[in-house]
Amino acid sequence: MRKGERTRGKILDGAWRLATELGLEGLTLGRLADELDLSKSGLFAHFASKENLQVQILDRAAERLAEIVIRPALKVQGGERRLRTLVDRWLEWPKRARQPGGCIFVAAAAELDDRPGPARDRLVALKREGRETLARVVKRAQDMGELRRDLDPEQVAFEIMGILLTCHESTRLLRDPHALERARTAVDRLLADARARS
Amino acid sequence: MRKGERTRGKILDGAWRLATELGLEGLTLGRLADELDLSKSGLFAHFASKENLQVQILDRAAERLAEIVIRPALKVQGGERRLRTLVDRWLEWPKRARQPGGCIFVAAAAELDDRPGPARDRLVALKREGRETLARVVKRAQDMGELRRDLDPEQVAFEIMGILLTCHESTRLLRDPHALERARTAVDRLLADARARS
DNA sequence: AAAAAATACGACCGGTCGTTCTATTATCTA
DNA sequence: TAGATAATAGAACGACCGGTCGTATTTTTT
Repeated sequence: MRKGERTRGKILDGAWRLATELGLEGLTLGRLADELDLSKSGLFAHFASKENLQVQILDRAAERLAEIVIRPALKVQGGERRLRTLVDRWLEWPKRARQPGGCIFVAAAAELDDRPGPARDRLVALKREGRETLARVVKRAQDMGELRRDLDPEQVAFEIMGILLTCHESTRLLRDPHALERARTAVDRLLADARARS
Repeated sequence: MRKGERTRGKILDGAWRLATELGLEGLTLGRLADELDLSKSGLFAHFASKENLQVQILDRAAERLAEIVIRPALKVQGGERRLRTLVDRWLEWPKRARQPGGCIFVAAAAELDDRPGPARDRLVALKREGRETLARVVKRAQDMGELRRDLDPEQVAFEIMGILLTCHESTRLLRDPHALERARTAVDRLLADARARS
């Protein structure tokens, strides 16, 4: 009862880390068990199936994203400042959450976009949530009169996601050391354009 | 000699298509052989290793991208018009090239960013090429006086890649029917901002 | 038409995959 | 502390993995 919860947590953390490197599908139970000094069957007993493990990994990562990125940003007062904080933290989140293989949601998106199933469904739901959060923060800045009223918040969220994605690819695949800088420049430009002329 | 080349081409086409759905790693020789009505060993004989097959798939896809996206755009006169054509074609390229699982370069980027090897190296080279092409077309529009001189072409290329990526994710994962529209809006805004004030 | 070369096949290798079952050990509760 | 329960290990499963090899068949060249 108690011990089980603890090891289950450790398994999820290890699985999450490994899944950022190998993907949700590339992650294998044997390898994970080795890495955690557990038997494959002992590990497996905590999850009904590998598919279920994948879903739980996504949930665990989403919880951490909320802790590290979303909630701290939502504490910031001010419309544009809150948005900036949100995006900044989101840009840094692969590092802050110590995901050695980069953001798991990026990896999972490419992996699952053609594989129907519970894992894909959960990922889609989480991604939608993320975009809605972004859009809501944009809308709030609008309502506070800091951003132009004629903007479509969802369009802005769409474009911000683009910056996050290209930054991730530049960092992880191209190993571009200036990716974060470029991303911030892009955000600057986007916000400058979105700012209400006073 | 002659026949070998033909079947090798058919294998690559099938492998490319399948790899867009399953990933370069998820693609298996057995499944591919079944799909092509070939024996696994007969298929394998055309490639020294699976790794080599992956590299050749990437090359084949890059050739098609050049055919379908790059070269037609480079025929267009005018600075901004050429850039627009390039981006428009790039946005549509997963469909035009009949990649049932979406752009293979997007899938491969997430899959290979943590797997050193020849496939990763080739992918990085091709991605760099793509960005350079984008940047070059931007620079040309600058030199023609159509876009602002103080723009960094590589920064613009970085941001355009972001639009391509978020569009891809919106289409393939979120099944958003308005993704292409949103992407075009984003490009509009980016170009409006980049245009030289006359 | 015969010889040479290229191509494809089928059987098989050692390994690993996710999963199941049973047995044993550790933990928690009364 | 005894008994119930939860947690883990170990062995085994059928399926499939990438890859090898010898052989049969087809294609090309002579």
